[in-house]
Amino acid sequence: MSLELTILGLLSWNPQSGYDLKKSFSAVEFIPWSGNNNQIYRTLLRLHSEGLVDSQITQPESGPAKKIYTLTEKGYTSLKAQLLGAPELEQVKNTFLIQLAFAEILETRLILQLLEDYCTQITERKVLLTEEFRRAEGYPGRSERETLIWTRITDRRLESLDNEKKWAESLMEELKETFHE
Amino acid sequence: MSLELTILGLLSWNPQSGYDLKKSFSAVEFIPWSGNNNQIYRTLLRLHSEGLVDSQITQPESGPAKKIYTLTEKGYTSLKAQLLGAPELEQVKNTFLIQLAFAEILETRLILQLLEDYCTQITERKVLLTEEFRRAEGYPGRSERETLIWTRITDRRLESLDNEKKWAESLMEELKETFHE
DNA sequence: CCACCCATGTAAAGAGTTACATGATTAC
DNA sequence: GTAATCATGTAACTCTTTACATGGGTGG
Repeated sequence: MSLELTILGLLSWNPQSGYDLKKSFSAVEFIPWSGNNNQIYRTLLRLHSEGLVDSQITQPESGPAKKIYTLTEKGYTSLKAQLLGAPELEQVKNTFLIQLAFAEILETRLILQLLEDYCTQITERKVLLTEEFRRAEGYPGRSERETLIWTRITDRRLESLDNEKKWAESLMEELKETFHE
Repeated sequence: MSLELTILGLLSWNPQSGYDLKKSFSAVEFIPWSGNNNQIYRTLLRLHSEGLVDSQITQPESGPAKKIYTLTEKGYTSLKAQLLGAPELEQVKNTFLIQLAFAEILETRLILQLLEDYCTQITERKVLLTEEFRRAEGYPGRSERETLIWTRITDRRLESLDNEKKWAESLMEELKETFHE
């Protein structure tokens, strides 16, 4: 379960509460979970029972009390071990491809419309991502090496979207040329 | 749930049993489910109770009896509606990116090793995929349009893997140049 | 006072996987 | 006869999401 890895990783940057983690989850695009309460709070309780994190309730000057989690020695060791685990290939779930794959019973103009809609989705997503990445750019306290890695990761996400859009567009062209009208 | 769409789609090609569907699931790479018994048989029973499929037990000349499912009129209509549903963007779950993202606590040589391993994984996957796609190439009874779409989909899968590998390799180069030794 | 954000948690349900149970047929 | 494959299904579990419950603080 790499949700655990993500939590340990975020805590290795700085101690924070479940609520903070939740925000981090939804702020980092390539974290593939919604960052819902249930999973985060329950995982934190489990990690605490396993001794990978410590928690301390603090009362900020204003606002409600927070339960701040920190990595323990054991948690740090576990994080390192998980970071060194064998890399897995990405899993892609693209239900649009399935729509396309069985679209033989649709007229060509409808398939073209689907591809068009798909491109629109990609464009909208790119705008959101670009904005998110721009905000994260000036993240303070990162080493040069870490900055390089994060930049390359975010670049790659945008590049993937571009490639997907180009692919859809070229498929549209081919369909139009050969099967339209 | 687009597992339903996949089953309806496969049945629109030809009537088949749960066992056949299971094989189809694992044979088509971009179907993102394992094709486990539980999901397929239970979905078939549900689709039957909803009147989207009919089933008929047949006794082949040799081998055990099969429960062959066919699309009903209602099932065909539902398939068409689902094919026309708004396209969704692909969801990518790449836990390796998360490993990389929090790898700041590792030495550069270890990060390079991870990237190397990732590339190896990609290469292995590409060999498998190429073989799978080669086998599927001569699928009979496909229209020219359908063949085009399937070819483009499979091409795109291989292209994505290539891009991912190129990305990892160029990141390795950058890390080596700037941070190694 | 009401709506919204901060903050921690739980309930219920859906989605997906692995493993199990059963039985017939085929291949060695 | 025994191992593998064909074939249908169930059990148990994990993972993930949406929604709910609770309570304090802040801004209009």
